[in-house]
Amino acid sequence: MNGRTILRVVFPKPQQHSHWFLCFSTSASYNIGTCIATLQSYAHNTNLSKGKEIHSYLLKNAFFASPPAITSLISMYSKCTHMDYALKVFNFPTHLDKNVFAYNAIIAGFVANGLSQHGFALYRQMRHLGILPDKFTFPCVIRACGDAVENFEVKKIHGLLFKLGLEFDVFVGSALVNTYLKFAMLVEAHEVFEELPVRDVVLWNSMVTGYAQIGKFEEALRVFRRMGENGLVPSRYTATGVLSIFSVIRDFDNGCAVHGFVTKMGYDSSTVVSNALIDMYGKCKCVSDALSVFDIMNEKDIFSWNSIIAVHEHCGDHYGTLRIFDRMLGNGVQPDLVTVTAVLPACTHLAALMHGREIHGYMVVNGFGKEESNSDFDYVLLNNALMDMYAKCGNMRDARMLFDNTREKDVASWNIMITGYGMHGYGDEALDMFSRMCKAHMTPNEISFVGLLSACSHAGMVKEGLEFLSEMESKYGVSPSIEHYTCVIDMLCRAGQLMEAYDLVQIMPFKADPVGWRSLLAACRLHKDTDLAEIAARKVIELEPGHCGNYVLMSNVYGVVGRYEEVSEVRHTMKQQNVKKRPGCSWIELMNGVHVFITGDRNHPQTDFIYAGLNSLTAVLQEDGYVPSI
DNA sequence: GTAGGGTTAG
Repeated sequence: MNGRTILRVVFPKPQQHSHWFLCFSTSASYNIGTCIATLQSYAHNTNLSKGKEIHSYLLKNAFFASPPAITSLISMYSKCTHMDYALKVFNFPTHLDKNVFAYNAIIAGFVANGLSQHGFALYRQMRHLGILPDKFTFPCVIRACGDAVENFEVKKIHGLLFKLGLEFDVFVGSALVNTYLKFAMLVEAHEVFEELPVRDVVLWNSMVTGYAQIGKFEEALRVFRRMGENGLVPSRYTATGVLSIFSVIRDFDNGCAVHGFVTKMGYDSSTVVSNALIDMYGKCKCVSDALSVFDIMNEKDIFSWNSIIAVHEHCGDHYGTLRIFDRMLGNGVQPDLVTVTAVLPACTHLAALMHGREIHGYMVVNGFGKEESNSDFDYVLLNNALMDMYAKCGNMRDARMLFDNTREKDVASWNIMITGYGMHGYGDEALDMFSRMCKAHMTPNEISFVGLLSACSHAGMVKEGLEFLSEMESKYGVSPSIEHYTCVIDMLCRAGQLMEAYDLVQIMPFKADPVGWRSLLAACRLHKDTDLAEIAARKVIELEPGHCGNYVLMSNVYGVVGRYEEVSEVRHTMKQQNVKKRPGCSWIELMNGVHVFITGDRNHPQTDFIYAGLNSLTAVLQEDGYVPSI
């Protein structure tokens, strides 16, 4: 990288604690120093039950008044994510003289456990009591400001740092850079960075990832290059940071270069680095590269599984998504909310209602997906994925039940219902949903109108559809896009109003897209209008010369009016252009899986039985006077 | 005795 040789850096392994620490016995006697060292080891290994044993040992042996022991206990409980116990120790009535160590430990605990508000409240409390914060307090408190969106507090703290002479501490400086960048206060972040006398890798990383997180990728990469020029060796954190950038900007070549670098450095043994690689390859649509990183990973965590699932879904490999999900369950890995939200769209796309239902059932049995046990954000997302699955699989009843039973809804929830009703021909219900949405003071967006207009199209509600098109900008503030016009063209075509559709194509503010022209072409075939069909066909073939459906539609138009010479002409052009008609394909989901059928395909083990069924259906149709069209 | 940086879904 950068043409320079980078020395291999060997990272120290996490400190190995000797065996006797882990054999702490409540019947033996230990001094306070041993207890603290043991607590640290349990904090490191997040061994809560052993930590609790030391806690009771300290209480029994009257060591509890020792401030260092209290600090270590708070830290141990914090690392084990038990802030309730940590707070109990902190507030224990016998030690009234809370010192800066205890405050630092409890504040750090709250901030690390995502409870920054609590952490910040305790900082205020210590200030109120006149306890002077030190260089250990500030990194946590500054981070808390970032989490709690308190940008004015950062400025105040920054001022205090000068008074206390802590402005040159690199730990504090890193926290300041992080928080300033989070608030996009670029000038302040740069000032801190430039004025620090010692700049370590963590500080540089804070700049790189800080810029990346606010979407300033160019800046982030510029800092990254400068970091190399200053002779710093990127750490695994740096690698993860730049990988996430190449993932967002879909830069495969540089992503691969980082892959080479992390392999050379031995960083690829890190689960987090591998997860970032999987994500990068996935975003660049390289499923096989992502999969090969995933397959050789020694320790896969929930992020690894969720990422590889997302990769398959992102690349449109819905079967792949379900396959990996199955593999995940087979490996005994518990899916989480993210997993389920990623897998449900695969069921939706495959119209695999049974799979979707199974996942829904799994969620209910395992207690996740409950409104009260998730953040509103996660909950709405998951519920929307479920509703979308039911709606697109044609089960509007269950979609509606979910919709009616949830308190939290966003604009997507309403759109899913409008689109779902519209898709299945329930025009009145779609329109009703839309008016309820407006009554609930939810502002419709462009997707709402795509759903609404396609609902009008499928239900033949031409008058209503045209009204929505003309009102959507003036009344709802959503300016019509090409997609909206395409819906209306389709609506007019389906209603047989070919000339109105063609007029709209000519006066609308966009050039019609292939979908619009194809709607017109299909309608011409139905209504035997060869003149308009020729115009539409010429346009659509010009826009999409390789799309077989366009030629087939055109030849069908000629076929319907008996112009067989032109039919063979179109077929000839298809051959010349080397356009091949893809065989028709349909599938149906039954109890044990999805059954796929291709035109003329007799590979299904129950072919004879199926065709017998089809023949009797055809007989019933013919009895009712149905004549198949060409 | 206490402190800083990273990854996933939509």
